[in-house]
Amino acid sequence: MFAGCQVTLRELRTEFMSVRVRFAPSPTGQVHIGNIRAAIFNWLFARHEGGSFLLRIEDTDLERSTPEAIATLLEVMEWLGLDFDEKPPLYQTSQVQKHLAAAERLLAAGDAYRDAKGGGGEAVVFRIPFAAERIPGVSSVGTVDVPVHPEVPVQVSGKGVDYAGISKKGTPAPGGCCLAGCLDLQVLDAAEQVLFTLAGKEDAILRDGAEFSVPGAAKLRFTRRVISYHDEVKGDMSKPLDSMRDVVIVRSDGSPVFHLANVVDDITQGITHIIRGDDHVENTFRHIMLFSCLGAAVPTYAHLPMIVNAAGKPYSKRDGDAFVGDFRDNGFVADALFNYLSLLGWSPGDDREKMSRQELTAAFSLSRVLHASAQMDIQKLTNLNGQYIAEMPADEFLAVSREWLKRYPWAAAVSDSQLQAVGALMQSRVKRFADLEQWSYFFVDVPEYDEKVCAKQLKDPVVRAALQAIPALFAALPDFAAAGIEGAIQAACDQTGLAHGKLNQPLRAAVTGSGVGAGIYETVELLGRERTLARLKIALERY
RNA sequence: GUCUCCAUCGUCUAGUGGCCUAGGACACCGGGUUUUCAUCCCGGCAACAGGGGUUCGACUCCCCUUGGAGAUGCCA
Repeated sequence: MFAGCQVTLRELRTEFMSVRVRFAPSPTGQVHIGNIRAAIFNWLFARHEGGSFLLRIEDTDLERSTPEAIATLLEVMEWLGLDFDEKPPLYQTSQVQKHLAAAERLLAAGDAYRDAKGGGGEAVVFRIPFAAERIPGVSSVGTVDVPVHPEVPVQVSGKGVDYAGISKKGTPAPGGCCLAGCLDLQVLDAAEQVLFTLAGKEDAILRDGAEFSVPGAAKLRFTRRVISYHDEVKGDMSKPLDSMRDVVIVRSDGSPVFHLANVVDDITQGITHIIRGDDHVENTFRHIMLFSCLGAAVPTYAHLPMIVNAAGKPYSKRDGDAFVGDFRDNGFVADALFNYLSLLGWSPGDDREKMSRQELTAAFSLSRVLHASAQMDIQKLTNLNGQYIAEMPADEFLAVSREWLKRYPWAAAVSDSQLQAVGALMQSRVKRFADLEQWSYFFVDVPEYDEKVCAKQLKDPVVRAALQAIPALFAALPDFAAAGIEGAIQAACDQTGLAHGKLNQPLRAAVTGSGVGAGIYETVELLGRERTLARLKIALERY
């Protein structure tokens, strides 16, 4: 009677359990653009689903995980508006006992073993389960033959099967897999004679540590099993077990390895969806097994494509300009960066690009995330940033500007009214707040003169004559306002036979030192009569 | 080497077999508005990596090639 009512575990989960996602950075002092994009997608997904966005600080690298580094991380997240639920965040170092207990449990269940292969003491190694069928997603796909190089003996032990494959040149190429990868292994020679059969020897190998060395083999024959899962962005993914090896989960110094810590913490935090970078896809197969062996439900995975630099390579720690803090320090607006980053590897499906957080949240879906890596385009970001700045209410723009100007000594004494006047003239011209550096000519006594611009604009003798006429004309102005200033400048042109407007750029060069800026009449008004005349004098002497 | 992915203008992307003469955005190049610059408006340049299939029909599906990335750690 319930036919047609079947639901998968995943559907059940999305149906009845609220979504819980996490951002799990290791605090290294600087937050990488690729990392924060992962955080943004997690945040967007959680907010879209009405679920929880958790923060876990993977601070197990004691050398790099300083309090300052953690503070930087928190600060950057706050700046971008990535508010997380369930404070305080989970610090991974506080979970070590839990990680170790999990390793003990795996050991007790026979899903892990100790191995002294490296230096020091014994490490704990997770064994890809022999009875892999108990892991969701594992299936057999048929018998395969793997050629091996006859000069190198095939080694079979509890740690797996080691053999040499055959390279294109015919030389031995190192190969090997976990024991579970080739459950019913047979080792054959060139004449198809069976040299070794794994069946029946499992106990001896696993329990008693028996090891076998089979020389003269030509091929391995076994039933291939693959582990598959559905990735919310990449689709169906699978990997043969015989391409996997057992994985170290506790180092010989007793510290838990990433794979263990990560999975245990995800279980602890009740994570339902793991949304992370592409570079973790391979780990996923192993993590799924860990979840299962630890008796936990496997979460839903979604792997995001990477953000790459102009050379097409993933940003490395050396790409200094890819840190979130650097974007802030260059005058990018948090909302603009957030907006831009959300559009890297994702789009709403229509032509919208400038989107508010509400719009992004409403439109976000993992199924629209792209599969290919994306290259960051600073020019497009800058353009978007300019749009955000242009649309800022004037008082907000002034508040941010005021804050930004603190870094320039020449802006120390700027009054609110001055700032307001300059802001009104300049807001539409600002792409990044770093551009405010060019506002200095409004406030200093003598501007920095652009040699080329000034030399060019102040060369013509007629122009110079007209500029010489300006002081007297300005002096005659009853009030020093844009309209009157314009009239005076035109009068200077008339006196010297210059067409109206031809004096504007030379005057700009002389009083601002620059070739670009807001309207010159308004600029001169702002500068005031005295400063304008003083600069005019200096410029004419200098050029 | 092996494994896992990926591939549309320079860049970000739309495109789920006929709406594609492939759309939008940034950048770039023209033109207009403006006293310069910016804004704004109009226009232009520019892409389905290559080769095979499947199909009446392929950017879309399949295969191969090429190119790229990641993984293959007692890093995370």
